[in-house]
Parts: sequence; C-alpha cells; structure tokens
Amino acid sequence: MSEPGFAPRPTLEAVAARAGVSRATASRVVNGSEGVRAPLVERVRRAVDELGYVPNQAARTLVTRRNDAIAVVVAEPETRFFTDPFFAQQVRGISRELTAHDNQLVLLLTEGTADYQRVGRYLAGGHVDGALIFSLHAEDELPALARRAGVPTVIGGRPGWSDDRTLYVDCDNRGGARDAVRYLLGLGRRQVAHIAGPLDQTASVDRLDGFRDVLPDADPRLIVEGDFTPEGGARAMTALLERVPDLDAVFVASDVMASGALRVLRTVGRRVPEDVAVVGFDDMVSVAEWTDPPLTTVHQDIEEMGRLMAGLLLRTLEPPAQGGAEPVRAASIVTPTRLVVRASA
Amino acid sequence: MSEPGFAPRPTLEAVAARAGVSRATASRVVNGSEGVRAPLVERVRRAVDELGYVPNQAARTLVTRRNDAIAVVVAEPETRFFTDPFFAQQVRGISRELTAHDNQLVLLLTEGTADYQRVGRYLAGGHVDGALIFSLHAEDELPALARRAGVPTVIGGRPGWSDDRTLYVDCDNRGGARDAVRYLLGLGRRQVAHIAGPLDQTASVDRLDGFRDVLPDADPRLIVEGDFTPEGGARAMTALLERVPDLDAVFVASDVMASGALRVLRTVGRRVPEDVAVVGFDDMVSVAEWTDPPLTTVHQDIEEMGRLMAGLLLRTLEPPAQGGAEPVRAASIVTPTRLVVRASA
DNA sequence: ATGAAAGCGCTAACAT
DNA sequence: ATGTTAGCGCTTTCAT
Repeated sequence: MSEPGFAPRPTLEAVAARAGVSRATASRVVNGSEGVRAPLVERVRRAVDELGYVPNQAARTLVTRRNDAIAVVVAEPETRFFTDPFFAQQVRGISRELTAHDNQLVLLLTEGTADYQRVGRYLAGGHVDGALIFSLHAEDELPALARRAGVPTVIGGRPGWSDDRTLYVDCDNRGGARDAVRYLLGLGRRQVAHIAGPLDQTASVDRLDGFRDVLPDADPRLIVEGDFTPEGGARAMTALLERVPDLDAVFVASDVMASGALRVLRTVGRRVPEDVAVVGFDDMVSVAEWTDPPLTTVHQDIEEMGRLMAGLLLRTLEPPAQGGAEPVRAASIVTPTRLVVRASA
Repeated sequence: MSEPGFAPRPTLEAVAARAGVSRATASRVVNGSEGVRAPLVERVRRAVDELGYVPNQAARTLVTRRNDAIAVVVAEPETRFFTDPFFAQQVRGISRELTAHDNQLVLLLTEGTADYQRVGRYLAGGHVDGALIFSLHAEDELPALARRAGVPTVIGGRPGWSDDRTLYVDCDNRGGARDAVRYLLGLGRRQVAHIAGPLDQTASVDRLDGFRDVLPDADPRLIVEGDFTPEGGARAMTALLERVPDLDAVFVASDVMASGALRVLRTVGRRVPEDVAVVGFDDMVSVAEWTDPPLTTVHQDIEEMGRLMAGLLLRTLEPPAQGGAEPVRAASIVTPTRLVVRASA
C-alpha cells in the first residue's frame, strides 16, 4: 500500500498529450475557463477520465497562492475542545460551509501557549488561506500571530479588545442573559444567583453584564465564577448553597455547567424547579434535553454561528469585486438568542 | 487584515541574498543539513530572523512530494463524530502524535457516501501523505478509495475483510467482552442480556462474539442491537425489559449506550446494581464516571490507540531504511482491555 | 480559440 | 563546503 515508486499520478502534461492539445488548453478545461471549443473540451475531459487525472494541489497553490483550505485554531486544551459539545457544533457548521465551497478544514489544536509558535509557523507557511480562531481568553496572542502571518482571520466570540478591523461572530450574550434573569424574576423568584463562566472570556463577562443589567443591586455573594465544565458548575453550586442557603433561582452561564449544578441540587435534596429554578445558556440539545429535569435555557444557534464564521471568512478572501462600486466591507455578526423553556424553570 | 497586495513573504532567494550565500546553502541551513560551516549558518540564521522568513510549503511539497500532513477521514455523520467522546479521544491521541512529528492533521468529515468523491479527489490531489480512516461499516469503500489514490492508510478498528496488507489498530473487543460477561456471571447473575452495537461494524460483532464465547446458549431474546447512541441504548433496554422481564444483568457494548440504558432502568424503577447489574464498554471517563450510578465498564485506552494509529502510519511513510536488513514490516496492532469496576455491577 | 513560454519557491543532483 | 542548475506541475500572460 505504501510501496514507494509505484504508479506516478498523471500530470496535466500527460492529459494534454493524450487529448492532443497543449497544456494550456488542458488547464483551461480542467479549470472550467471560458473559450475552449466543445470538441476539445470533450477530448480533454475524456483524457482526464481515462487517466484518472487529479490536479496536483501543491503545484497549483504555488502559482495561484490559493490553498482552498482554512485553518480552525482552537486556543483551548484539547480536552475541552473534544469534551464540550459547543465546539463540536461550531466545527460542524464550519465544516458544512467550507465543504459547500470546496474548501478544506485544517484543525489546529493547541495545548497551551507552547504550541503557538508551531501554529504561527503553520499559518505563515502559507498552508491556508485564512483562519478561524476560537475560545480566546484575555490577552491571547493568537490573533496577533495570525495577523503577523498575513492570514485573514475571523474570531469565534467577541474579542476582548475592540478595533473594527477584527471580524468576529458572536451571539447576543448580554441580551440572552437579560432574558433569562427577567424570566426568573417573572416566575416570582427573589434570590437569583449566577454561575458565571471564566471571566477572562468575553462571553462570560457579557452574560454577567446581562445579569447585572437586570439585577444591578444583586448581593455579590450571589455571583460565583465557574469554568464551563460540569465539575466547575457543581463546585460553584456548592459554594452558592453555602453562602446563600435561601437562594431560589440560578442563572448558569452554560448548559454544561448547569448539568453539574443540577447534580448538586439533586444530591442535597433541593427540588428543581420547585425549590430552585435553574436556567442555563447555550441550549446544547445533547445536554439540555437530557438533564434531570430537562433544562430551561437560552438558545443560541451554534452551528449557524460556525457557518457564519466560515462564510464571512470566505467572503473576505474573495477578490475585491472589480465593479467600480466600493466593496461592501465585511462586518462582524451578532446573532440573536431566545429562551427555551423546559422543566428546570 | 486582508488587504490584498501587501508585504509579500520573503523567499529563500531573499534570505540567500541578505546572507550573501547561494540559495542552496540557505536551503541547507533552513533544513538543517550537515556540512555548512558555522559562520555561514550563523549568517543565514540571522537573515531568516530579520526577514521573518518561513518556507513556502507548496514549493517544498512540489519537489519533495511530502506534505507533512495526514488526513483523518471519518465515515460517520458529523453528528456522531462530534457527539461521541470516543472520536474525541481518538483524535486527541492522533493529534498529539502528529504534532510531535511536525505533521498536520487535516480533518475530512463525510456526511454519507455522497461525500466520498470529494474525499477521493482530496486524497488523490496529493494534499496529504497518508490517511487515518475511521468508523467503517461493512462494505465501506473509503479504504479502496484511499488505495486507488495511492495514499498509505491505517484504519481505526479491525476492518470487515481480512487481508494483511491493510493496517489497523483495534482493541481486544472480544476478550474484553468475555471479561465483562464472566464478571457478571461471577456476581451470580443468571439472566445476562446484551445490548450490541450496530452489527455492520466489527467492533460490535467482536463484542457480541465475546458475549457468546461465554454464553453460547444464551436465549436470543437476550440480545438486542443498538446504535451506539444514548437513545439507542434506551430503546434497546426498553425492548429487553419487555421481552425478558426477569433479566438481572446486561452487558452493553458502549458506555454511551449504557447511559441510555441506565436512564430507562431508573425510570422503570429497577435498582442498579441490586436488581440489574450493568457493565459498559469503552471506559469513556466523561460518561462512565458521571452516570448514576457510575459505570462498571471495559476499559480501552482510546487516546493511546489514536496515538498508535498515527505512529504506525508515520512509520509506514518513512523511507525504507536503507540498512541492508529487511525492513521490519509494519503490522496491525491490537491493544488489551481491562475491566474497571465502579458501582453499576 | 489555441499554443509557447515564463515563472511560482524550493530541493537535490551535480560541479567545483 | 559551497555554488550552479535543472526541474517539481501548474497557471497565465503573450503571441499567433
């Protein structure tokens, strides 16, 4: 299977020879350029089929400077990437969009900043036409790295700095959080707590801000920082229960953390939603529908966001349409959220 | 960030000029070849740094025929790929091994056979040096496709056909299943059922065979086929309960399915393990430790298998060591399993 | 509409 | 030890 030196792949040259045309014409046919007469097209096509010709991508890239591949860079320990369905759905959206445009997805996993150099080299090496960067914590230098490498980038989630040359796709975290808290209040809850995500990520901060928009005078003890894992959610819930034993509701910044919180609640015998109402965030179906009880949560269309990211990047890559009209500047996207009511609140 | 026509990346030529050497020497330094005198090496290094030179991969690939990239092809709806922690762990092992050898991972997701052509083109296009193929169902033509493309391949899981030119990495499914069933019997259980995986996959068949090795005369009604999802496990459990109400143990072919089965058991009020003992397969920690009760299961080192797959493939790719000795033929690998006892049995 | 020819940036013989 | 040179397979002017 790996015997070296076997059947070399046919080249364009071979196709041209077989079709009795020049390499240039063969190339035109292969790339679907206009202006090759039908019979020739036909002959070249046949030659391609007969030979099983497939263009050599390296050669093509060398001249076109196009890879038709984009990198997905995840600045998060691989553990979380694979454990958290959030990424899964996002990547799925991306993959779909890229595939639809004949682009490949190159996955670059980083296990801490030690890998950043490797990623930098890769991006600068011209392997990919663009990059999608994920899960940035404050001060993350991945985007800067991509910029230095001259690789167009779209970021997943609002970056910590503002600067409108940086494109990103995010959902309305703050608005979604407000909806969640208002809903809880509407239920008549009086002591609403919040389990936040890691506060070095904007999504966490935005959700916390939404919480505060509605409850500006909330007792600070009602707010605990988690880490987007079930264990973290469990720990946070335990802490909350200890500090504010009479809480009657909690808005958790992610479904995954909420699942951990629910577990703790069940363990200590608090009924959900009777004693404590719980609202999550994300609407990760695989989590929210399977918790006990099923989770009321803020829905965001994660897969769609992935698709949007890829679409935005691809658009950025397109040649600046030469119609005299000023090119429509690609812009960041913020998608809406909506509350999905299940049983936990 | 995407302004076209800005700072072209420096070429080797530029580095050579700046260092005052020939392109060849610059190349030697960049690639760490022996036999360049220290002062020159120094000068070239400096030029590289000053210019921020990074080799153009396309150009390099064109001549070396090496991509330093391998494809991971998953023959499974993306949904399952991202939902099932099994893949996650496997990919993680692969990613680690590849990274350690400076190889990139290109993820090729296929959503049904419609995508096979696309994958075939990609493999044949010479984008990657090899492929790792996953989750094959019977009659899957992905491996044939890779072979036609001339791309060395290692398969995850024993393929359905035998032919020892095909390399694969799998765990001892049959032995693990035997251990599980024997353990259940050792507990004094008399009516041991089995929830199998999809029987068009060898892993499922092998686990079922292990079950039968120990219980050759098991009532056929004790065996139900699932689909490696929690829902499938739940359905299978329900069916089992209906057919054989007095069953007192069940060996489930995957932890993920077992989680669904446990849910059903809880719902209908059977205590685990008192009324029904449950043993899973995989030891997917994120699942097995979090079920209620925690799952006794057959452990396989999934991440390690990923690593082994990548290692095996990389070895296949190496030039056939020129020491006169006959090259050690790379061989398929079967890893051991072991029972991990938690609370469910 | 088609062909000839000039590279894209790099590595690897081959010379020196 | 270093430089010269010939491609790798392809796209793309530029002629015709």
